[in-house]
Amino acid sequence: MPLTIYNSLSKKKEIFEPINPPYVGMYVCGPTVSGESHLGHARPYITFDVVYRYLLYLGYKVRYVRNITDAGHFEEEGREAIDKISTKAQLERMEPMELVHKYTNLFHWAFKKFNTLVPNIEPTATGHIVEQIDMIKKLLADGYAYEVNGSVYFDVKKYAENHDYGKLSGRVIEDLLETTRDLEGQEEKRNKVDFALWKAAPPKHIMRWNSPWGEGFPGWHIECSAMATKYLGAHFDIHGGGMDLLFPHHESEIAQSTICNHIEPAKYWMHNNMITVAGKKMGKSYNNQIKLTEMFDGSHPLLTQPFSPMTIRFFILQTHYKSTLDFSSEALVASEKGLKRLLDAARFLKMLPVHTQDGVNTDKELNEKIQRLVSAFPDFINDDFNTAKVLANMFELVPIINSIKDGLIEPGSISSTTLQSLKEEMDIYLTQILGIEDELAPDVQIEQIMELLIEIRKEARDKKDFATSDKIRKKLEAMDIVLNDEKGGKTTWNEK
RNA sequence: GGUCCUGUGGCCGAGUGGCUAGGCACAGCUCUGCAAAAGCUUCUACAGCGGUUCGAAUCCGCUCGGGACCUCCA
Repeated sequence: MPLTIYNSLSKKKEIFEPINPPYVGMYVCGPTVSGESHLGHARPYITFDVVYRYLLYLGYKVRYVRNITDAGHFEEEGREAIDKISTKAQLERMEPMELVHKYTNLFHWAFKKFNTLVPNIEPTATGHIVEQIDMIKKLLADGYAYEVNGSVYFDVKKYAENHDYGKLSGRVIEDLLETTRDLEGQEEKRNKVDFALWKAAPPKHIMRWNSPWGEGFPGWHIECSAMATKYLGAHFDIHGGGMDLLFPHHESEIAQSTICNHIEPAKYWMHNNMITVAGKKMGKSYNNQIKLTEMFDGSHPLLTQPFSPMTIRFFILQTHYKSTLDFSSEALVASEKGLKRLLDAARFLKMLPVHTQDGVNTDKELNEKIQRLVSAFPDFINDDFNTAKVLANMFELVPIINSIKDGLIEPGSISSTTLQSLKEEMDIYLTQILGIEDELAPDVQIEQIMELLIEIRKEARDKKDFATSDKIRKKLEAMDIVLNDEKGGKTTWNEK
């Protein structure tokens, strides 16, 4: 089965065929760095990280562009945006760049912990004001934009005369034109559907640039069009983002880019669904966000404990990206336990040697089962990145792996080719494609100390000195290190 | 109000016509100095009503519930 992707544009699953193989251009809407990232933000960047990883694995030469939105009307949480012309000393005033820098760093820090690969280009909106202005000029020249009082708007009604505005989001232009919603600044627009390309900055606004229309700042949608065009060309393969960006952001992006470049920007549009809390979208509107820093340290009231980045990554990948995912501390605990079991098995499998010669005891049925499960990995990931099914298959392999570990299955009953492919494919899919790393891999020195402790404890146990052996185990447990006495007298350990 | 999505067992979640999804929790058993881990087994399902079909969680209709977007939002 070839890779198929659900295309939001056609509302169908389509076979993925790059425009210019082996090159693939992928643009994903990145974070707005006016505040800290929350759990909801983890979803798209982890989802598209798997997309990126898989495309790389397939051998495509991928250029992955993810922007940083660092322009707009910004205020730091808990701190008022201060008037640029205030009399305060410069160092006391909030510098936009300072704010943006702080949250960009925090974003990078968090997503490094999530083990997401770094995009090839991470362009900032403020670094591409010139490109945005150029694009707006072009829209004006073509007659699809108009200027009012130093602001420039896109003329949606005119666009809709010969284009399908709404084709991505399913909006009907007539309905949009009749919208009765009252919003600030609407009176300047010819129609309420029109959206800003450039906004004149009021005197208090701290982010401002010179433009042919006076001092101002770019509209929200134009940055993505400008930067995607610059780095991926007029027509590229994949554009991704959260479902909440479908309208108006992506719809408007299509309109702008189509006029400027005379071609629709992206061939495949991919949208991930939301993370919900008690059934409601996590986001600004409900004020129910849990910051990533709170997730990691467990400080949010909804959390019963801290959750590691890998637990969160695993939690997200356990469901299909187009389904909503309901957050709860309980669900995260379940993921944490499941992930541990999976990683324990994967660690053992990695160390398991492959015999060079097959004996006569190979278990045909078992071999076929393993091969069936392993060979299904690509089928599932090819089916619109069904990571949930890939993981489910891995969990079906876990009892088999653990049975080898416990001596319940003779290693010889699995053929060397089956074992080899099991080892390889598990590693490829778990580590390389799903990007799940073993956070608990200990360092060498600790490993050696533990070996010593286990040896001492074994000597005590051999002498039936259980007081000593239990003391060692209990004290270690207090340090979150668990000892497991396994069959055959061997003792292993792991961190809680 | 408009457009669209959705309702699966204690919890989270796969699954688009017929085959045990999976994870966590719970219970029993095996193993064990004890414990933990692990293995095995078992138990809770497809919102309701009607229709299509040999057969539906899966298709259609209605009812009820939840949600998303239409406004900054991943």
